Amino acid sequence: MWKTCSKFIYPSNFRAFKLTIFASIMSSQELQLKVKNIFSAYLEQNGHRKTPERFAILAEIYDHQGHFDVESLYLKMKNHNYRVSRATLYNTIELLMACNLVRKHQFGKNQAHFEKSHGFKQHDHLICTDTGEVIEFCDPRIQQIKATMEELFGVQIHHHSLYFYGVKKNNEL
Amino acid sequence: MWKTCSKFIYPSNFRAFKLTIFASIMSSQELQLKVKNIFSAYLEQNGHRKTPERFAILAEIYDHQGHFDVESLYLKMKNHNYRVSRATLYNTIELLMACNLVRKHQFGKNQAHFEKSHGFKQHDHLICTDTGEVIEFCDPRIQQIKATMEELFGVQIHHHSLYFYGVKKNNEL
DNA sequence: TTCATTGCAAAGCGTTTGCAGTCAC
DNA sequence: GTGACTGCAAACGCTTTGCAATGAA
Repeated sequence: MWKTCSKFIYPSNFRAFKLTIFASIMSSQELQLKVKNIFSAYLEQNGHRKTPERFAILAEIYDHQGHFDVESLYLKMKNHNYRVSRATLYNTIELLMACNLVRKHQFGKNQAHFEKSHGFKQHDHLICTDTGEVIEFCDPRIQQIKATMEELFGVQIHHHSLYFYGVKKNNEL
Repeated sequence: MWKTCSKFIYPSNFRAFKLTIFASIMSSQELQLKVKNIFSAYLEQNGHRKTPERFAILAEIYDHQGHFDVESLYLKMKNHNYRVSRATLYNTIELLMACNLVRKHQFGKNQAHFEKSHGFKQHDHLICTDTGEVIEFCDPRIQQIKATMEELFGVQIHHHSLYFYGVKKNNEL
């Protein structure tokens, strides 16, 4: 289910730990089917209609790699000869966020970015401010910080977002 | 210089550490003078003019507690009988961000939020999604994650943003 | 004097809304 | 058949831009 790329890290000020970068290795077809069923069940349970537009948008999103914004999704569907209005895109993305199939990001701009989120572990982002390149990573220590905050402030944290912004030092990246 | 509120934390899965929440105890007057000098030097070094509007905006921002958006700053200045245009506010905030006197946030909405950042340690945010309440905290472990990312990907990280979104469990908050 | 900066209003742009027509149920 | 959903276009709200007037250097 997961392709992992792991590396033992020995920071000077912290005990060694394994950093793992995750990627899904479910087949695209498997994933498409799975999320379709999840969405279908969600719509049913919440009394929403199962329109062809909604499933077409879901399929298009899960066909896409990486982040996207509404405009590019709109154009992509248009190019694939599937006509949907922007209004329906926003509406459907809203539903997809409600059932955790899509996640929203605001990378400091006014345009929202989205990414598919099922079958992909919660991860965070390192953004290169020179090139706009985005690296995804998953550091287990963030869960520890989260646990501490929950204990300390008596809250239940349902999600988080962590972004690092930086520049490449050489051409190592 | 710093008022700190510290607490030893013993999470089950992590060695004990001290969590500290910081607050500045510089007098408002001291701080106003200090940031004015910083801004003044920045403008001079970069060939920008020292207009009264720019200093009035800086003063207004540093007079304000917590986060603000452009519209509320505009209204606040209007109420204080200082006329500035929104265009000048945006322009000046841009300059203030360039010299690290103001920091920008996007709390998942399309409206940018800002906060003064000099004299205040880098901190992160816990946002209550019920009430919109914002708690600031400073967990040292985030610096360790940052250091790891820098090592691992050969980048120099100049800033980060971390938000936790959650709900209160009781009325403990 | 000169040209960066300002205020104002218009334009831009992503997103939301209103509404008549459509189609899932 | 009914009303939730869709497409379209207009409205919205935050931000940026164009431009004539202003004033810092």
